Amino acid sequence: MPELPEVEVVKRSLQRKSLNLIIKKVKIKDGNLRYKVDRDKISNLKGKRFIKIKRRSKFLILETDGDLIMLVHLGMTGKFFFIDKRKVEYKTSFYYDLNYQKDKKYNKIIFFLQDNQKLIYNDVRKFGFIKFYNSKEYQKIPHLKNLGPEPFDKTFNLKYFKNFISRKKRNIKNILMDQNCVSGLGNIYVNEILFKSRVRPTRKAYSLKGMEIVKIIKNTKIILKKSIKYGGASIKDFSSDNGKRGSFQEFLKVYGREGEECSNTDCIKTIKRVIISNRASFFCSNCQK
DNA sequence: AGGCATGTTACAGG
DNA sequence: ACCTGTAACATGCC
Repeated sequence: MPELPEVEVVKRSLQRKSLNLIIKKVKIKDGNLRYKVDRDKISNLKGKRFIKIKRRSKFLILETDGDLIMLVHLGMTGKFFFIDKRKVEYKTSFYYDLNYQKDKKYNKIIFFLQDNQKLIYNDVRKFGFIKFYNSKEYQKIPHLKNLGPEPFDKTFNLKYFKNFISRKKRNIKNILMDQNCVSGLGNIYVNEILFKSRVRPTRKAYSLKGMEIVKIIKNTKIILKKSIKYGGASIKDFSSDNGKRGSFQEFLKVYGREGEECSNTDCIKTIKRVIISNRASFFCSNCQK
């Protein structure tokens, strides 16, 4: 569920809460995630601390002060809880209706930290994963190797995009969802980007005009930035460690709005929903060409 | 009961 | 070998 903005907010939350704390012990309650959690490697965290926490695409990269790097993907329902010494629970996630007591049974990995603090990885659907690498292996992690540029990067520009879509018969929604084209976008944001850019999700990529591509690139940056600013989307009953609530879902113009009136002032059409590549796609047939 | 879900990837077919 | 589309993964909610 988490796309780039949500993962970015989780990253910042982890940076504020879990950085530089000694890991006393790690308990695997259920290691059967997307990939089986490596018990030997995770136990090597003992005595170490996370000294640097980065994000690449939708991946979290936690570097320790040993030769050990933890790679985390949240999948659809992965989330972290942080419990401080006063037992205050911090939810670093975006799943709607998040409730720590209710979600406790999906706690998968517990990192016991210094001063009786805890960092907990929780995942209902188990599509997320946690893997470990040393610095040598890190250079060639398959998950990261073929990723396209970060949306905010200067290299994600018209020239790059034109080159990527040349000879490609796929539709634009598919292209934007492709992590090898641009990394970090998922179904919600792609729907929103295409609406704001007035381009139909079904448009063949090769048919796009330069102006349309420019709009798509610009709106990608705008929408993702705004979402990060508002703490990510789909957060109900959520507060990050500074008490701020994520609220970008209030700004969604098409996602999940089938049958509602188009939000463009001069338009009276309703939002349509179609399935593209097994994913729900929302658009206005009047505004998006 | 059946359909749906913010992600990734293995695989089949062209 | 490359490109593309589909299905599967696990689980809860509506």
